[in-house]
Amino acid sequence: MRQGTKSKILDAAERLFAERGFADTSLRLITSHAEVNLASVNYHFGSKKELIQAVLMRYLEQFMPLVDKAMQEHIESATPPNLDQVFSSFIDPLLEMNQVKKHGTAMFLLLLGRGYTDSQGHLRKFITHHFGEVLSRFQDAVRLAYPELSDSDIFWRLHFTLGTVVFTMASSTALKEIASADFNEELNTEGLIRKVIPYLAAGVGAPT
Amino acid sequence: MRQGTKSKILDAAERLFAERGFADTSLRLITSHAEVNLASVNYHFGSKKELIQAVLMRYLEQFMPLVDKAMQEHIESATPPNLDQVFSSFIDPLLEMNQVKKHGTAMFLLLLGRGYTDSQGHLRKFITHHFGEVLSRFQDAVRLAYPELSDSDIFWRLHFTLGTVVFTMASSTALKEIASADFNEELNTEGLIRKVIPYLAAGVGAPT
DNA sequence: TTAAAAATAAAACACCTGTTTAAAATCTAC
DNA sequence: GTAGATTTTAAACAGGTGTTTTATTTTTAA
Repeated sequence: MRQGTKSKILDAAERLFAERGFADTSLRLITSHAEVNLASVNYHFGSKKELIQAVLMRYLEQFMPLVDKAMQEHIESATPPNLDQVFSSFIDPLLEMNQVKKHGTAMFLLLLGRGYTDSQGHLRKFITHHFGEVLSRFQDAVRLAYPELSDSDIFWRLHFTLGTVVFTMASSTALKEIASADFNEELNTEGLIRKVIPYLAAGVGAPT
Repeated sequence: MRQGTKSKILDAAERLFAERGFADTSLRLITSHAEVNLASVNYHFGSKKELIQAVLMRYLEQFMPLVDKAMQEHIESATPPNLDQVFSSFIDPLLEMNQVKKHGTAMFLLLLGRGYTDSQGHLRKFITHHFGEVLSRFQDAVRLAYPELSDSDIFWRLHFTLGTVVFTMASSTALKEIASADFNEELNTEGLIRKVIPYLAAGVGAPT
C-alpha cells in the first residue's frame, strides 16, 4: 500500500476537522474519505477524542520547538527585544508548517482555533500540559520587551492575541472572499499573518 | 402559567448554547430544562437553526440600535472621535445587556462567539443581513478616527477586533479561573471589557 | 355555549453517532 | 511452510439526533 491506514486517517481527519469542526465531523465521514474501515479509527487511536489530539500533535511537535528556540534567543540576547520582534518570531515557525504539508499553516491555525473554542476546551488542557514551558518562555520574552506590563496584563493580552489569531484563521476563508470581492485584494496565509502582526504588537504594547 | 412556552424555550436554549455550543446542545436537552414538550420547539420556531437565530435576535435587536446611535453621534460630531472613544462606545450597549437579563452581557458575547465560529457560519450572514448598516456605520466612525487607514485595513482590523472579543468571551470562564488562581484577580465581565478596550484601540490604531 | 383556532402531548419516523465484537485476511518470523 | 501476531473487515450494539404525525387539550371569539 502507498500510505498506511493510520496516516490516511490523520490526513482525512485533519482536512475535515478544519473544514467543519470536530463535532460536525463523524468518524464515518473521515473513514470514507480516507478509504479505510470505520473500526480502524478506534483500533489505531482508541477514540475520536484521541484522534483529534493526534491530528494536532503532528503539527505541535514541529511547531513548538521552533517557537521555543526563537524565544530562547530573545531571552538570551544581549539587547532586549521589542514587541514587533517577539511577535515576528512566529512568522517562520508558522510558515514552516507549509513545508510539513500543503496549506499546513492555514490548517494548523484552523485546527488550533477550533480546539480552543469547541466544546469543553479539552484541547486547551492538552496543549498547556504538553507545551506549558514554551508558553511561559513566550511570556518571558514579552516581559523583556515591555517590562512595565504586569504579569496579569501580560496574561490577558496574550490571550487577546491568541483570540485574534485563532478567530481570524477560523474565519479566514470567508474573510478572504469578502476582501477579494470588496477590495480586489488577493491575500494568502502569509499575507494575512503579516497583516496581523502589527495589530498584535500594538495591542500588547498599548499603555495600561 | 407563569411564563410562556416560547420564552421558556428561549431561556433554556440560551443558557445551554452558551455553555456547550450549538452542536452539542440537543433539542431534548433544551426542552427538558425548559420543562416543555419536545415538539414545541419545531412548533414555535420551525427548526433548530431558527431557534438559534431567535435566541441571538433577542439580544441583537436591543444591542444594535444602541451601537448605531453611538456611532451616529461620533459621525455627526463637530470634532472627529479618536479610536479609544469609538471603541468605548461599545461599553454601555454591552453592559445594557445585563439589564435585559442576569449575566446577559457575558451570554450575548458568548453566543456571538459561538455563532461566528460554529459550523458554516450561517450566523455571520444572518447578522450582516439584518444589521449591515450598523456595521458600516461603525466602519465610518473608525475612518473618521484614523483617516489614513485604507478601507481594506479597516476591514481586516475590525475583524481582528471581533476575533479578540469573541474568543475572549468564549473562553472567559476558563480564563477568569486561571487569572483568579494565578494573580488573585477577580474579574467580572465589565472589568474584562475595560481591559480589552485599550488593546483593541491600540491594535486598530497601529501604523501600517 | 359552541365552533374554530392555537397549543401541547406522546409516539413514531428515519437516520446518524461512537464504539465493540467476532470473523477473516494479511503480514512477520521461525 | 506454517504458527502467531497484527491488521482489516462487516456487522451489530446501544443510544442519540432533528423532525413529523396524530390525537388531545386548552384558549379564543362569536
